[in-house]
Amino acid sequence: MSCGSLYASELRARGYRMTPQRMLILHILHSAGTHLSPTEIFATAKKEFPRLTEPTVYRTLDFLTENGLVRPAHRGNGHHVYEIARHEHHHLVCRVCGGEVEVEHKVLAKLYRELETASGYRLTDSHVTFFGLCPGCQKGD
Amino acid sequence: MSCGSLYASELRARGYRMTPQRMLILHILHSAGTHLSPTEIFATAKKEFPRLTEPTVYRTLDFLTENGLVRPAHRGNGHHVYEIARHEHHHLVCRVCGGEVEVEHKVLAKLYRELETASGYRLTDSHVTFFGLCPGCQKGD
DNA sequence: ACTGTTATTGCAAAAAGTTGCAATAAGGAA
DNA sequence: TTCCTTATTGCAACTTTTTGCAATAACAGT
Repeated sequence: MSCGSLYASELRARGYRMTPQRMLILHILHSAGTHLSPTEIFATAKKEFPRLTEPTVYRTLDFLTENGLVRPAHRGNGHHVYEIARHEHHHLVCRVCGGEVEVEHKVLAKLYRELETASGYRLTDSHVTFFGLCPGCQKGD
Repeated sequence: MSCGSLYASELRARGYRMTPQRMLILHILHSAGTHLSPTEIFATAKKEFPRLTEPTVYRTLDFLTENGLVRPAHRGNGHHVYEIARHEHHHLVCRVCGGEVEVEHKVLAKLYRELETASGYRLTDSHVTFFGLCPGCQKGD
């Protein structure tokens, strides 16, 4: 069973459908291996699938996010980028060169527990990006 | 010395200028006491100052953010909202009712230090919003 | 394989956010 | 107060993102 049909049965089990558009966007994100903006995804996908439209890209990304197949991240400009969902992680981005490292979600586990105890909320997810200066860019000041 | 002229001299000391537009937007955010979207800010400000335009609002918010007078936050839809800079804090937002509580930045201090040690980055700021279910909405499921 | 239900898409139009550039005005210096 | 420099604004055009609705197509059931 291929990777694509695994996704398909996952979705079908929840009453959704696998479509060529969703397959294509998953494939693009998968082979990119890094995060892409909706515009980049649209540009790439349009080549394969000329009838594709922007609203479909945005709705597909929302849909895949809600179903846990992709994950959104932010890079400081207020816009989202998306990447294939792998292990749960966050980003630490250099304000100068844009370089970044991943932060394992595990590192936030204790904080999560503290917040749940203090607030009474049950935490489900979070949007977390840290910004700073990478070791290289600290030297220039 | 009024609150406004205090801001003004702060900006002038850095080579920037205080303008009626900046004053107005600061005033709107200050009296709102909560976070507002650029669109809400524009709508409110336009009444006072009909010549104001959207680009000015966006650029002003960026400017005030860079100068530490306002702070951006996100509410899960990928768009920014802005609030007057008070003490540094983050948000914990209920996915069901939208209710929220503030999370003191102090709570993240230890995590910051751990991240700096582990990564070699020097952290300057972050975009952090936690999502979950508030105590009330946990009952309904 | 065919049929019916309805999730999903494309289209069109609107809303939100961005960019380049010439005109304006803040505020330091004379 | 007046002049000069240049940070900032408004305008116009553009890109990105969202929304409503009718047409399409996935797929469960026969």
